[in-house]
Amino acid sequence: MNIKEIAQECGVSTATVSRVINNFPHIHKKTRQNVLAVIQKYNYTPNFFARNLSKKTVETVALIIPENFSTSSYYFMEVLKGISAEIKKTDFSLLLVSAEKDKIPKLFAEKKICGAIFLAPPVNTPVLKTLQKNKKFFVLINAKYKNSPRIDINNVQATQEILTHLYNLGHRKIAIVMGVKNSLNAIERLKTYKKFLLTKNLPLKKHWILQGNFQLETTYAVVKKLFSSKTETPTAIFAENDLMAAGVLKALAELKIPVPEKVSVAGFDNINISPYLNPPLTTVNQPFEKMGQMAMKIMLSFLNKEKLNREIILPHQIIIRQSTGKANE
Amino acid sequence: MNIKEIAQECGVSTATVSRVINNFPHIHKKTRQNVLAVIQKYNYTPNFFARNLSKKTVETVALIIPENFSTSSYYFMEVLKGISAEIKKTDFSLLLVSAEKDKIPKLFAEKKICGAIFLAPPVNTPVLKTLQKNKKFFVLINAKYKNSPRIDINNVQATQEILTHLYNLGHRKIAIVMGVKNSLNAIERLKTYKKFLLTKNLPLKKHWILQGNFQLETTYAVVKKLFSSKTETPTAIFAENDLMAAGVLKALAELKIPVPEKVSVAGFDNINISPYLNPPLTTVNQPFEKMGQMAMKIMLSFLNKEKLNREIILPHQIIIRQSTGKANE
DNA sequence: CTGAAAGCGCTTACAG
DNA sequence: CTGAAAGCGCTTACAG
Repeated sequence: MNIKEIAQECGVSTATVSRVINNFPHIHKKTRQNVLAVIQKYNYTPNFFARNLSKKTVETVALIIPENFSTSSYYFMEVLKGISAEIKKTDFSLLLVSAEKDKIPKLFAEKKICGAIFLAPPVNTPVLKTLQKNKKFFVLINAKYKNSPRIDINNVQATQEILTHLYNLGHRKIAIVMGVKNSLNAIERLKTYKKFLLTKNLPLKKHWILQGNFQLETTYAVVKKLFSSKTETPTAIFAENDLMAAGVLKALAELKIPVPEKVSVAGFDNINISPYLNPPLTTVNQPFEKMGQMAMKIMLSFLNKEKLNREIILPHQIIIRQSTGKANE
Repeated sequence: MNIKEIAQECGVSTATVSRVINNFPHIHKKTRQNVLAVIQKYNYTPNFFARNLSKKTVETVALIIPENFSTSSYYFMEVLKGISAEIKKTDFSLLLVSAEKDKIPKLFAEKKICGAIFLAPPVNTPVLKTLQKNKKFFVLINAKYKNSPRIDINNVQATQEILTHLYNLGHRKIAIVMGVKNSLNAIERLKTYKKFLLTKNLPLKKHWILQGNFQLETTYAVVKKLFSSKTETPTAIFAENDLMAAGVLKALAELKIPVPEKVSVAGFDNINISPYLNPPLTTVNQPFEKMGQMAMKIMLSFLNKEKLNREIILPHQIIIRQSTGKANE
């Protein structure tokens, strides 16, 4: 069924059918009702491609996920939930795209998408530069690129707060487990850690900066190695995300090092399993769902040519559970 | 830039440009090179809508996720990883759609998608019937609908095996934690559980069938209630997924009931955190990534009009860790 | 309030 | 090997 056949059946022109479909005013009530009835009868839906070709408007947004996105799935799911909730209210579609060389500019060039939401893209991704040059619209989550629209939390402040929590418990020997090196989050948190130790006049030891890649398994191995070695061990460990903190807990449990009696552990993200780890994890809550929602909102308001806030910083919360306690040294 | 302008610049017709783009044979080498060069020069990409309108072919597949998909995120992520890996090799796009009334038939009618992959749809979803009636193509993951193509594991056998594992350890009082009621997985696992108890002549108690909804939090509450009550308690608990098993472990830990000394706990799925729970979880491994991959493969082979296996049952593995042990009663 | 017709940017059967 | 032209199914400026 196409518009021509519908028009024929109704005894009107295709123009009229089109106008009914697109809710134009000034259509005779009878005509409208008649057309609507026939559309209903044949369960007709306008062809998406024909429509877009003549309208020259696209209503598809791409969600760009890092090439290797298995690391923190809860994070992704919650962001997606927020985006979906928002997109559901509209006629827009969501295209899921894994970040690959040149793919995104191509999607824009083909007119397949009208905007892109980047989920924590690595720093210095060349694609952002290309898009900005071509005046394509994108929103960043947990990232920053010049003055492009972005949704984030105050990463630096959150890191300071969780470190201060450890410090106030008496910890002076604090280690950190890093995420992947090209992640803005990882970089900022490490930087803040170094600055914090400096300010508080605490020892900054190279072997207390552990490389965990945001992964549970990697972290587990690295922590086990540290505590099995002859080097001095920290009394507190700050992991840059909860998944890694779970790896830390696992390693310490196997080494029979009690948490928090001997070593305190703190994470970042507050993912679904964090309250159920043993012991429950002290961490920083990020409003992931809200972040996805706001990203989509910004996207829509831009596409509707409304004014928009270029930068939205959402509130975080320090969640204190049982994995952190008084320092005993 | 459109095809007309490219043609002009090359001094050929649009037909020739189109043929070059679509890799037709029998084009003069010089012509082809020239056209390619101009395309390159202007970074031209054919308009997606115009192309599809005239070709009448769509290369977009929808991944349909249950309305509330926050329950088992690792599962979703891995499936998605498999699908992405496969789709990456092609020119297809992936549209992410949350299952809502009538939305999917509409996408087909609009010609927006040419196929759909359903991720664990609830049993008796009316949409499958509609699609089949309209001869639309879909693949099911972890579900079953008449003789539609599906990817799954042998759910019944896997459940039997994990229960047998508990039985062989001496457990005679086995409880189960159920997932959401309209999930095929949940239903099959419960059925198998009941049958197993019957066969082995074990007590089937109503209050040992716990409703957990595939969620950690719900399960935690339900288990805590059971073990705080005066009723007889089981020596083993089989949770229908790992997330719920984590909830069981959490509840038991708080009640100071040692696992596996007093109560053994087994799960299902083998998600990323399972080896890191306390104690590490005995469970059934599902090859999620492979399932996504196979689903996409079936989809592509169908769209290429190749023959295909209607049903692919992938192997599972029983993973024995420290959360299960000899029964002491 | 409605219609005839041009146009969106491609592809492809037909003709040469 | 290549071109002129019809056609895909819509929308919309123009005219009435």
